[in-house]
Amino acid sequence: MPAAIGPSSPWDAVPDLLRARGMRWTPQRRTLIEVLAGIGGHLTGAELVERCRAADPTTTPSTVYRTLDVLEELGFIRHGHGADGREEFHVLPRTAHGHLHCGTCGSSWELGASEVGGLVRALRRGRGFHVDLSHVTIVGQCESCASAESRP
Amino acid sequence: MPAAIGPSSPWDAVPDLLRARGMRWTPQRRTLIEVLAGIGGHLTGAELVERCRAADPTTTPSTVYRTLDVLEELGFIRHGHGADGREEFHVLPRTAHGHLHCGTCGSSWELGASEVGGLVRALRRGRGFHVDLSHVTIVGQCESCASAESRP
DNA sequence: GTCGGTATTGCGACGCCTTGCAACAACAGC
DNA sequence: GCTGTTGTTGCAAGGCGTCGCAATACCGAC
Ligand SMILES: [Mn+2]
Ligand SMILES: [Mn+2]
Ligand SMILES: [Zn+2]
Ligand SMILES: [Zn+2]
Repeated sequence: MPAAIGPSSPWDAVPDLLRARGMRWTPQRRTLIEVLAGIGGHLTGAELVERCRAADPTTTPSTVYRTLDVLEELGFIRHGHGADGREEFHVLPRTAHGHLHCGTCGSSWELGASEVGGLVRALRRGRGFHVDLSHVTIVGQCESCASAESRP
Repeated sequence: MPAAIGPSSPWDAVPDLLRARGMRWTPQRRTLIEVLAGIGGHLTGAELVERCRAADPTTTPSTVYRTLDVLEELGFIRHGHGADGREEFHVLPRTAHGHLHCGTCGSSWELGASEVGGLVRALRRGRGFHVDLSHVTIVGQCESCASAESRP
């Protein structure tokens, strides 16, 4: 009788992907991946460290950040920076996107390829520059903050 | 005989601008402004702290960063963030511009309003969002790094 | 010129992230 | 199963900023 097959997840491939590159599958990496698999969306590095520490109190920040680097190289996550420069990680992004961030109220929105496509193509054609869309964060003022300011 | 009139500089207005807002003109602010007046272009916060310390060894980082905030509110400088999230200051920008940064070789270029204008207008019309152009840093790969990678 | 209110400074502590290094432990090979 | 190689970890230290707080000093008023 064959073992039951659980629901498959993209994360299941990580151990073999690592070993195929001569890297190793360690308990610390397993902890981070379990954390990442249990959430979605955007988190800061500090939040990820915190969640790993909840799962395993012996977690060390440097190990988490180094593993995040590895997972980004493998394409499982991407990072950008908030308005203050802090790292924000996007887990398993369906499609590349940047971020729009209101410096006044702190809200943020995803910036689709359709909105930035013109700029991306212009930079590619005009300068040969390849934009890393997921690293793009546009900071400014959102509609409600701008109108609140002009009509005090 | 009237006193000789030296070459006038935009920085000359700072003391009175501060006092008009109920703020104060201090030796520490004078030091930073002399540093800023002596250079141009883009510098990181740490570089500015370093230059202030060279001019006055008693310089404290927190005071420099707080004064940079004040000068940015007055419009004398603007800041963005490098690929690693560190602050970069632009002194007396002639015209608002963003930055293009190659994550591979570290080079960077100015991004003119003409190149980003389409995106800025689209975000304004579509979302009511007001982009802070000088805070924009687009990271990616420059032409020479991209071709070096595709033709190894 | 002195005085007082209050903006500013310097300090210490903290938060986020990176790096060098010695000790450890995956895992390939036998 | 061992064993050796070498990728990883944990630690300590450092760099970049930020913040709260008590002491300082700017500057407007008299
Ligand atoms: Mn910023
Ligand atoms: Mn980055
Ligand atoms: Zn807002
Ligand atoms: Zn390059």
